[in-house]
Amino acid sequence: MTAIQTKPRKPAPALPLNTILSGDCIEMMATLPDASVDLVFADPPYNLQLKGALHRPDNSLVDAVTNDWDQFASFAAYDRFTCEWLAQARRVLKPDGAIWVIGSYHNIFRVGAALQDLGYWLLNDVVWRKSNPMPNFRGKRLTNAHETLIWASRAEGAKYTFNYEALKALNEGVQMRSDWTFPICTGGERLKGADGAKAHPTQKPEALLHRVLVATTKPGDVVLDPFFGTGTTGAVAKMLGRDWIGIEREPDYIAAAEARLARVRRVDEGALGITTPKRAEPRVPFGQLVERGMLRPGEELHSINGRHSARVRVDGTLIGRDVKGSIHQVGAALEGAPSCNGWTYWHFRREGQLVPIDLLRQRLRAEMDSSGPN
Amino acid sequence: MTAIQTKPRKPAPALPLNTILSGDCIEMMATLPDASVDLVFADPPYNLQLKGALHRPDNSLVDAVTNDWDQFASFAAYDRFTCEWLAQARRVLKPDGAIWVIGSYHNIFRVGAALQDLGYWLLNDVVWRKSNPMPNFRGKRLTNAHETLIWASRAEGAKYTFNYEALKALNEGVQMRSDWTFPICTGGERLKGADGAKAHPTQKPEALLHRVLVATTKPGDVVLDPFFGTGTTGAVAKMLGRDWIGIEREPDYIAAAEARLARVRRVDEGALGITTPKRAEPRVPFGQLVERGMLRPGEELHSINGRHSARVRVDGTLIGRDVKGSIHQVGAALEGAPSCNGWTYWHFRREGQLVPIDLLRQRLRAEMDSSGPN
DNA sequence: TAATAACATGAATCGCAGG
DNA sequence: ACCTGCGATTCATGTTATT
Repeated sequence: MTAIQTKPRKPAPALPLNTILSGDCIEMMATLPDASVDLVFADPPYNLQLKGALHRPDNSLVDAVTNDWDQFASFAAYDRFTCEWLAQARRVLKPDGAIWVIGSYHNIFRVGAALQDLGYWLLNDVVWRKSNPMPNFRGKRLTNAHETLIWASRAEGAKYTFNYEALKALNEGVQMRSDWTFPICTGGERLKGADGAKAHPTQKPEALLHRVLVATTKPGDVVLDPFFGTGTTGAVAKMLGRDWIGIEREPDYIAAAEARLARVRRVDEGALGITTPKRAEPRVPFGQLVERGMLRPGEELHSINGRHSARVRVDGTLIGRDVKGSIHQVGAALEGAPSCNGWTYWHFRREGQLVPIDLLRQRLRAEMDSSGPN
Repeated sequence: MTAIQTKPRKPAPALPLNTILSGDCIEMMATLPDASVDLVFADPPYNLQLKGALHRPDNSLVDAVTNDWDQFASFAAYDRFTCEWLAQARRVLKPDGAIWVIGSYHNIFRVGAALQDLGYWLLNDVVWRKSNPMPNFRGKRLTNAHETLIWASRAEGAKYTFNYEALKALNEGVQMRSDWTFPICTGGERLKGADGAKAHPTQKPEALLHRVLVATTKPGDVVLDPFFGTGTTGAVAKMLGRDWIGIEREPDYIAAAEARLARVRRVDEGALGITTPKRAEPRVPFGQLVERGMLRPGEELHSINGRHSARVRVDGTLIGRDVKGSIHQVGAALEGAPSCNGWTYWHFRREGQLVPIDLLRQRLRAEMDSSGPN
C-alpha cells in the first residue's frame, strides 16, 4: 500500500516493552493502549483460606501463603477483583489475542466463570500434574497434586495462535494432551533472598511457561503478565525471543525479577524455529501437474482404497463415473463424503505401484523452493 | 441421648432405597427428607455448545452429544438450574455428608462457583485423566484428555468420610493424589441398545465410581445420584454393598439401568483385593528435556561416532545439515539409515565428556516414578 | 484355528484464504 | 461482509473381516 492515509489516527502510546511496571495491576493495565498485546499470562492471588498455621508430622512449620495480598473478605470481593483485572486484560488484548490463567480449586472456578461471563471463549483447560507435590500431611484429603490452567481466546470465533505441529513435536509426534507433567519449582531455579528464604511463595517452573509460550505465541509477540512476581514469564519470554511487559506491586519481587532478567540470554536464532504446518507451504494447483507433463491427460487415477477411478482432463479436472470436477470434488462425490483431500486420495500407477499424486506436488514445491518465489 | 423428645417431629418418610425415581431431579429430590443421604454423586449436563457436525480425517462422522437435555439457553439459565439442584442436594445431605460433581471446562467452573456460593466446602478437585481420549481431529487445540471432579463437604468445618488408608493401599502404598488415570467406558462395559448403538452418550466407567465410593463412603451408606442415566453409580454402589437412590427423567435410560442393576451382584466380603500389573516404563518425549532446561535450545548434540552434529530447537526437534525433525529422524537421515534410536545416538558435551541424552531420560523417569501410578 | 488386517468409535464448544 | 471451494486433520482400544 502506497496510498496516503487521509484520516491519520491518534498515534498509540508506545508500549513499555520488556519493563516491569510498578503498581496495582488494574491501574497499570489502564495505562496501556487498547488491542496492543498478543498474550496475557496471569497467576493471580489464589484466595486461599487457611485458618491457622500448618505443621508437618514432625511439627515443623509449613511456610504457607499468608501474605496479606492473598486475603479477600469474601467470594464477592474476590469476584469483583477478578472481573476488573480480566476486563482490563481483555481491553488490552489484540482481537486475535489469548489469555492463560493458572489457579487451584480455591479460585479457579471463580476465574473460569468470570472469563465466560466477560465474553472470553474457553479453548482448553489444562492440568499441570506436579511430579513432586507437597504431600497431604494430615491424611484428611487427597494429595493436592495439580493446578489448573485455563486457555481462552478473546471472543467466540476469534482467531488465536496455536502451534499445533510444534507441540506435537514436543510430544514425540503424538498430539499434545490437556494434562502436562512438570516438577514444582525447586533447586537452583528457585529464587532465594539474601536470608536463603524463598523470594516468592508461588514461583512457577520455567518449563510450564516454556510450553505455554511455544504453544500460543510467535517470536516477536508481546506477552503481558499482570501478576509478574519474580518474573518467570518475562524470563522465559526473553529466552524465547518474545517481548514482555510485567506488572508487579511488591518492590521486593520487582528487584528479584530485574536481577533475574538481567541474567537471561535469548536462545540462538536457529533454535527458535519450530515445526510448521503444511498449510504454510505454497498452494500448488493440480492443473500444474498436467501442464508440466507429470501426469498425461487421459491418464487414469485410482482411489487410495482401489474402489474408484477417474481420468485426468486437460484443464486439471477429473472425470469419473457420472462426476466431473476438481480432484477433491470427484473424490468426495465417489465416496459420498462431505469432503475429500484429493492430494492424498488419488494415486497413479508407475511400474506396477500405486503412488499418491501428493508426491508430484512435493516434487513441484521442491523445484519452486530452489528457484525462488514467483 | 435418652431424653424424651417433647415435640415429636412428623415421622420422616421412608427413603426409597435402591430404586430409580422417575422424573425431574429437582422435583424428585424435593420429595426426599432432609439430612437423609450420605453421599451425592452427580454427572449433570455439561452444556456443550456444539456448532456443526465434526468429521474425522477419514470422513466418518463423530457421534456427538446433541441431546435436548444438554441444551440451555444461556449461562444464566444453566446457573439457575445448577443452583437449584445443588441446593436440593444440600438439603437432602446429612450434616456430615459430601458431594461429588463431574464436569468438563464447559460447565465445571459454573458448578464449582455455585458450590462455593451455596456454602459447600471444597475438599479437592480431582482430575480424571483419560488414557484413551478422543483426539482433536482438526489440530486446533490440545486433545481434551481429562474431566474434572469436585469433592465437597456440606459446610466448612463439617466432618466427612475419607478412607485414607484404603486409597493409599489402592495406590501401592503411596498417598493417593488428585489425578486419577482410567480409560473411558468402552467394550463390554458399555451398554448398547437393541440396535447396537450406545444406550447413553456419556456413560462413565465403573472404575471411576469404584474409587469415589471406596474413598468417601462406608458399607451401608446411602448414595444419591440425581442424574442416574444408565445407572453406573447404582451398579457400583450395589456391588460395594452401599445403598443407592437414582433419579432419572428419560424412560429409555431407566429401562437400561434397571436391566443392568438386576445383573449386578454384591461382591463377597474380602474379595475386593486386586493385583495391579507392573507398569511399562513411561514414555518420555525428548521435548521435555528442553522444556525442563536439561538441554538448552541451540545446544549442539553429537553423534555417537563423532561424525555428525545437530542443534536443539525450542520445540524439541533437531536441526542439522539440511535436515529438521525428531532426534530419531535426524539421526537416521544423517546416517542414511532407515531408522535410528536417537536416545542412544545423540550425545551432549559436559565437562569435555560426551554423554548420551538417554541419561537425561533416565533421570526424568526416576522423578516420575516417585509420584506413583494413580 | 490362528494371525493379521480392516474397521469402528469416544462429553468436541475442532478453517480459512481468496474473490 | 458474505460466499465458495480448497484441502488439512487422529489416538487408543475393541470388534469384525480376511487370509
